[in-house]
Formats: sequence, C-alpha cells, structure tokens
Amino acid sequence: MQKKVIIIAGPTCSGKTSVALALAKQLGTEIISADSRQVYRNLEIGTAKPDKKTLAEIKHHLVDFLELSDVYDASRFENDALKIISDLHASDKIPIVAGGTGLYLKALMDGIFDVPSDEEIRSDLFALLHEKGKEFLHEELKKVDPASAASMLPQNWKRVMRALEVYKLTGKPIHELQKGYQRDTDLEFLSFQLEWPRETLYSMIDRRVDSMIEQGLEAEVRSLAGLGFTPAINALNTVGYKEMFGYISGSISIEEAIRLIKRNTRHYAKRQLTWFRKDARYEKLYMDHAERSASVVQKINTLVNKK
RNA sequence: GGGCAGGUAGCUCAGUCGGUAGAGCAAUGGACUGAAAAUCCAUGUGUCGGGGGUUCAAUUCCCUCCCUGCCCA
Repeated sequence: MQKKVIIIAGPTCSGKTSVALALAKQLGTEIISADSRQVYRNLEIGTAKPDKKTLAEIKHHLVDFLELSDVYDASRFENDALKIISDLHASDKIPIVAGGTGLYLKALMDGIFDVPSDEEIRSDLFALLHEKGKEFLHEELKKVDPASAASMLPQNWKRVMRALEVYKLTGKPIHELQKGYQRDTDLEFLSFQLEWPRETLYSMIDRRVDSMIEQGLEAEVRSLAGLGFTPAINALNTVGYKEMFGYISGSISIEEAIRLIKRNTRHYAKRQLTWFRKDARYEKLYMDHAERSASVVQKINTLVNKK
C-alpha cells in the first residue's frame, strides 16, 4: 500500500505558498516547506516567508527553525521531511510538500547517497583552492576519479570539491555512488509544478521585490549586519540579502541594489525552471492569473482523490 | 531660423584611415545527487536613422532630409 505525498513545486513567486495553503485547508493536513532559505530564522522579508498568522493557521514544517550560522543540506532535508511525512501518515493526513529548491525535492523523492560532508576535508580543499587554484583541484580529481572529472569543468569548483571530498571519504568515485544509489520507499509522490508565462512571472517578481523594499528589507538586513553577519555565511549568500549588504556597505546605490535583486531573482527563477523542466514527473499546472489558484487547487484535489 | 554633438543589437556604447560590425548589461538554452536563492557552461544578422551621390565596393567619404539633446537667436 503506497502512501501519498503531494509535491507542489515551481519557480520563486509562482504562488506555491497560497496554493499549498488552500489545499492544506481542504485536505485538513499540514505543509512541509522545501526551501533552502526559509529554514532559517531571521530571514523573513527577503525569503517571502509566510507570515506568523499563516504559520499559525496551518502547521508549516521545516520553516524558521535554524540559526543563520547552522548548516543545512539536501540530505538533512530528506531525513527531516521523511520523518514528518511518516508522522502525518500515521495520523491519516496526506502531507503537502511545497517549495522551490529542486535538489531538496529530488533528495526527498529519490534519496541521496549517504556521504556526509566533512568540515576538515572541506577546509583543506578550500586552502588548496586558494593556494593553487581551480585547475589544480580539477587535476587532483582527474587522478583519482577521471570519469567524474571529465563531467565537470575546473571553473565549477564546488562540484569538483564535493567529488574530491566524496573520494577522500569513501575511496570511490562520486558518479558510481550516484548511479548505484537507490532508496526503498513506499511513498507515492504526486508532483505538480506551477507554470506561468515567462513575462507574467517576471513582472510578478518585479512587483514582489518592490514590495519587499516597502516592507523594510533594508532594515531587516541592517539588523543582521548589526549582529555581525555578512554574506560570507551561506544562509546570507542569498538573493535579496547579498545585494542589500552591498548597498549598506556603500558599494552600490539603493537603485542599483533593487535592480540587481530583480535581475538575480529572474535568473534564479530561470534556473529553477530548467531544473523542473527536465524532471518529467512534475505535472504542469498552467497559471495565468492569481485567481487561477483556486481552480488549480481544485484540480490537484481531484487528481489526488482519483489516484 | 543659426551653430554644435549625436542617431550602430532590447539598453548603454565601441568600431570600421571604404572590403556589410563587437563589448558590457539584458534576454535565451543548458549542467547539477550532502553549500543549490549556491556553483558553473553556452548563445550576438543588427535595413550601422531615410534617400541620393562618388566608388569595383559605403555603416564608414560627400550631399540632402528626418529625429534627439545642448547652445545662440
């Protein structure tokens, strides 16, 4: 007997939150967020986190539960989400997973091979990167794992570093671990993706950025800066925050910061679209106007009951 | 009305001492398995403002018209 899990994906600003919320009310269930930035406390306006009232109305899991200095990743997400899903199933609820972090959703659906990152190895690799450069790291990888090295460019140092890390920890090439990994599961994922005309999505993004500024994004970032945080930590290497830090430090004007936030959000949305497009499991739900979300909710509801 | 500076890719501009043109940004497509809102890759044909002239050849030189900006009346 397979247990259903609803997944609502889509690019930033596509209305995942409101669709998930309406659906959760109809189904009498709870929401699991799949968003690599909403997990952090103190990131409110810039991550478009649901407001306190919404969070109180319907239980949202994996939102607002980590400190900015905490490290989180796809595997922890997988484990945390699986645990919550199992709890919800135990009380006869169909979990709704909503979010735009493609890798997290993939980790949840397919599982991710179990090789945790190692801080010591990582800092050694960082040191090598700074001393000898990207080409050197790529050459090192070529020596131990030529197949993986061939599939990644030296410039993409993050992927090269992870491949080296995995090799150092396991003595095996990362691409073999990827291929060989399979997780047994009795979960049945019903995945949906909200799809908007590109132009409409972009103008919604512009409007949302303007509204973030009106809501006080600058003050939010200033208070983080006041606590000593910088975009050097991963949680703040985030669209909306890194640009604002640039403004606060005086390197760009506020107009430029806003322009960059809009642009970088568009770029981000585009990458999300590329990610979801290649995964045929997502059923596309076409949107053209915010009012459509009610009928989209209805459609998901019908499909879920049928399957 | 006169003078000056411009009109080249969606935008800002470079350039061709005459052989039909190229940067940045924007945009688009893509990669991605424990940092993913991260990290990285690829893609530039446009009546070079319109018309005419000179020339084997004009976006480039000449004439003319139109448009924009600034200055003088």
